[in-house]
Amino acid sequence: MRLPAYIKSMAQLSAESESKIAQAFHRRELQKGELLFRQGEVCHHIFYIEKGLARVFYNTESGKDVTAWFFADNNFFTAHDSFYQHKPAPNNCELLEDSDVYTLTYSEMVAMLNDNHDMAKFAFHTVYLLAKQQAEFINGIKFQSAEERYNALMHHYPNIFQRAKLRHIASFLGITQETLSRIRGGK
Amino acid sequence: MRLPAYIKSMAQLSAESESKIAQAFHRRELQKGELLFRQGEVCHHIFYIEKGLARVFYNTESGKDVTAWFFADNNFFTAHDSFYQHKPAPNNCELLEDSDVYTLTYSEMVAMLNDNHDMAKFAFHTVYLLAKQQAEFINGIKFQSAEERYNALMHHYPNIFQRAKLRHIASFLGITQETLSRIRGGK
DNA sequence: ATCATTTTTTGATCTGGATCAATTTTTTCC
DNA sequence: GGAAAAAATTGATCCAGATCAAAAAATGAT
Repeated sequence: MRLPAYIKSMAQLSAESESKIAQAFHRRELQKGELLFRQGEVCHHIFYIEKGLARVFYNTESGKDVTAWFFADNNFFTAHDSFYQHKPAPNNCELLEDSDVYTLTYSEMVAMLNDNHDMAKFAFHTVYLLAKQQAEFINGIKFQSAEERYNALMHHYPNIFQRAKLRHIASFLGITQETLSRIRGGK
Repeated sequence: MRLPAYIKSMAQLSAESESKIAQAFHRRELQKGELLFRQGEVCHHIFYIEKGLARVFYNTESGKDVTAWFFADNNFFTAHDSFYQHKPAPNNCELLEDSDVYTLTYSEMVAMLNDNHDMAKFAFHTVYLLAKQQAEFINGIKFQSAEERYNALMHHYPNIFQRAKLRHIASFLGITQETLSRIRGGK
């Protein structure tokens, strides 16, 4: 696997560390519908999705399926708290497309963390990027109307409707699918 | 300064790194009302608030003051994207109480990052904890009623009303102060 | 192609919480 | 301790968006 350019430049990894990290990951070609981790089970891998789309979601008490987050091409992700603390994951993660995914287990990661300073930087940047995106989302969701949320999503992810179901997108935005359908159709 | 126990155990720092990091921070006793960073300006410090309370907030186009986050005793925080990327911060941060704060500049941090593997682990854990809390918040806010959000906040931060203004708490929850007042008073 | 299932759209109704406005309570500070 | 300012409460109205229901469109399987 090749590390994406954005991680290389942000984490400022040495060429050696870069190839060490890149080679540690295991490539898998996975089918649409497969689950990468499950609510209630410990997630043992960190994932890099080279091409494809994953959806993190949970079920509320009332049985509603809510999308917590999408991860598309060239992103690192995991159920962070589960992965690093060996606790049950609060969410499921399913693939919405056939995807090229690379995985690294926790024990492989720890081994590298301990012998390689750059690996810690790499780990830092994977969570850092997530924290940043989440902060933007939180700033965006409060007091914004359904239409404003829709516009914001279309702005920085214009082709999401070609890749995910309307209902998945609606619950990601925290609105009902009927409302999203009406907004998209221009009322 | 003493590093809090939770960071020591999570990041598994050596005793030497621990004291190096702890000693790099500069203690300041700051007054209620002081701004730690400002919207539009680069934030040059990472902060550890030992005792006290800070509020991160922004102003919407319509002039509304919205609380993005609170940081209380024994927490590390900064405007991450601004601090690490030298970009203007999207938010302000003010102290809501007289506080004991420790600061470290970016250049001090980078110097340590480069010569100390453990410092990278430390940086990792500061963002990791934030990402985790943000993820919980995001899972919590979608489709939850004003009252459910209030109950969740009271559950894991029962004394917040003794320390922050009602309107700050309301905008943090994404509801108006009138609604929060009515909920608190039991309708 | 055709039928069945899934997904999306459209319609009608209802409600939680926003908004606007005016008191009341609490805090601040000469 | 009393006036002024700030914060919180209470009341009345209104609307964005939820909910319930059903039709239409898209997707998939045989």
